Amino acid sequence: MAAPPGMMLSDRSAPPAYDPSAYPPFAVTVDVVVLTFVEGQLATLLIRRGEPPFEGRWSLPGGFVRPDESLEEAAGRELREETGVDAAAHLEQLGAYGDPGRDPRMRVVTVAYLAVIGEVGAVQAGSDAAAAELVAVSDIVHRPVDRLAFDHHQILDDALETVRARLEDTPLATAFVGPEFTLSELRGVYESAWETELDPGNFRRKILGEPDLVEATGNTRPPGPEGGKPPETYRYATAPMLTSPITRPKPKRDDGSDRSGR
Amino acid sequence: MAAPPGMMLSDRSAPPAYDPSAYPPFAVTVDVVVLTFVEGQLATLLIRRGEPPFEGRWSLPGGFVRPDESLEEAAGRELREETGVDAAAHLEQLGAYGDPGRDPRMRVVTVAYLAVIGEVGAVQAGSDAAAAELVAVSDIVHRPVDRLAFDHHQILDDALETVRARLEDTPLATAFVGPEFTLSELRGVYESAWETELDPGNFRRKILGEPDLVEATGNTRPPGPEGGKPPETYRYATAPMLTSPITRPKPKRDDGSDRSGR
DNA sequence: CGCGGTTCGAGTCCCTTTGACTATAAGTCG
DNA sequence: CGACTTATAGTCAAAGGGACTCGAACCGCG
Repeated sequence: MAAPPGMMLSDRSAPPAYDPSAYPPFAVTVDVVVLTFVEGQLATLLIRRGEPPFEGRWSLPGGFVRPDESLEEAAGRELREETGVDAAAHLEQLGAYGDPGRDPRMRVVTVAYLAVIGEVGAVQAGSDAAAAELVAVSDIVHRPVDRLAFDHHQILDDALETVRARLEDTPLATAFVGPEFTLSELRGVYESAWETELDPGNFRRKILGEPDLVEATGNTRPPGPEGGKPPETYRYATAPMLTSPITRPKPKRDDGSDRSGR
Repeated sequence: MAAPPGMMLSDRSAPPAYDPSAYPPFAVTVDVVVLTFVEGQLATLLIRRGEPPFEGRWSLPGGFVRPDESLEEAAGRELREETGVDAAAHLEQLGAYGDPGRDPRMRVVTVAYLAVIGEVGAVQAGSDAAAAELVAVSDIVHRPVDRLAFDHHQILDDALETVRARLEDTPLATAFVGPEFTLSELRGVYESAWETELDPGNFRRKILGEPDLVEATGNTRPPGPEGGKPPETYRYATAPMLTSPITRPKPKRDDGSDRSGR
């Protein structure tokens, strides 16, 4: 039942000494899931690997944590180095991934971060020598083959599920769009992340009904090539949380077959 | 702006070599926030530290991750070693804490886990030589002084906030109580975690209205010393999530006013 | 220019959910 | 027994939200 005596590694309160050789060697890295909303779709920043292992596969941007920086600082630095974005509209830790064998070369614990950015232009500029590309999330996730390197596919899936949950009760959606946005754009973030469609009128009522969530700018946007009434624009106000969640509709049961009648 | 050339540590895709001396030395540990519900209160398992740093302060149980085990396995092992509980009713990762200086001795990244257990008896049995004790959460949290060692107070706060959120839309509350429980017990978990009071009738309607959340056992429990109708008991059924959240009431605005009394 | 097509914004209808409350049942203690 | 407790059932009204309609303002096209 109890730990064998003498196994001091299990008790941090009494380590024999603080000699680096006395504890197992771990590398600690950060990986960043960079998400944005471009052309009506969620997109993520991926890097094509140039050498083994997983040569030629997509991977998340990331790198070693430096001795003098915090985990979040490391994530911000990697984001800046890979995308040129100085500060994400939203930067949040997703969790740690440390299964033995997740990197075939050595024991690596990575701390995954979610970075959401609204300004797409900067990304294109910053994707320099690192062979970084913005890839539509829908092109990556729904593929059993051609998975990401390491356990990055799992990390991406977890990031997306976190986003889907955060959209329900936080203003996270506003981080995907620019500082000034239309309600259709905002709705597009929800529809893309949830892979569903939302009623425009009800969505509008819900968003505008949330106190201090958004405020009108007084400006309008010219309509797209499809025509339509010029939409008003809004900006994010101050609410750190929603007072009541925007409920994700149940997955439609008509997915596979529309079996017989409704 | 950019990293100085030659600083290869910032790019995991091209490390010079996999020599342990080539990357910064990190220790990786797991810390476990063990929560249970005893005598109508949330309680957590803490360990009184016997040596510096933070000598004499409470700390979370935890220890080094071994080279051949996953993070979750390490958390389960620590839980087993500290409490004697073979498997928590709920074991979930909270996140990684790795600020430089969080441990004055060396750079330590800890991955925090939340373990919820329902059977209190086993804990008392397992708290052997490690000087582990069950402490009421309310006795710990609301104190600016006498904080936990390291950043464990922050970890505990984060764990509690995670619990408060999980209670809203998952069956987590059932993990705090035994396999057979009354709705009052379950309500007590909510009231204790949320520091609020819930209407018994409405709570009952909500819980029983959730499909596959709980099922009646057909048994009743003798009433407590206060009397009352003998309650029926229930057990957790199968629902992994609630279909609609149990909304946490807004914090009453009457706080602070009665600070003179009791 | 007129017309069908589009999106946007406002509003209606109605069912469901839920907070507040009342009533009854079945125990306790003194 | 009577006052008190908790448990369970039920009622009522307000709020929330899904489905829907309608007019406004823009597009492209003939």
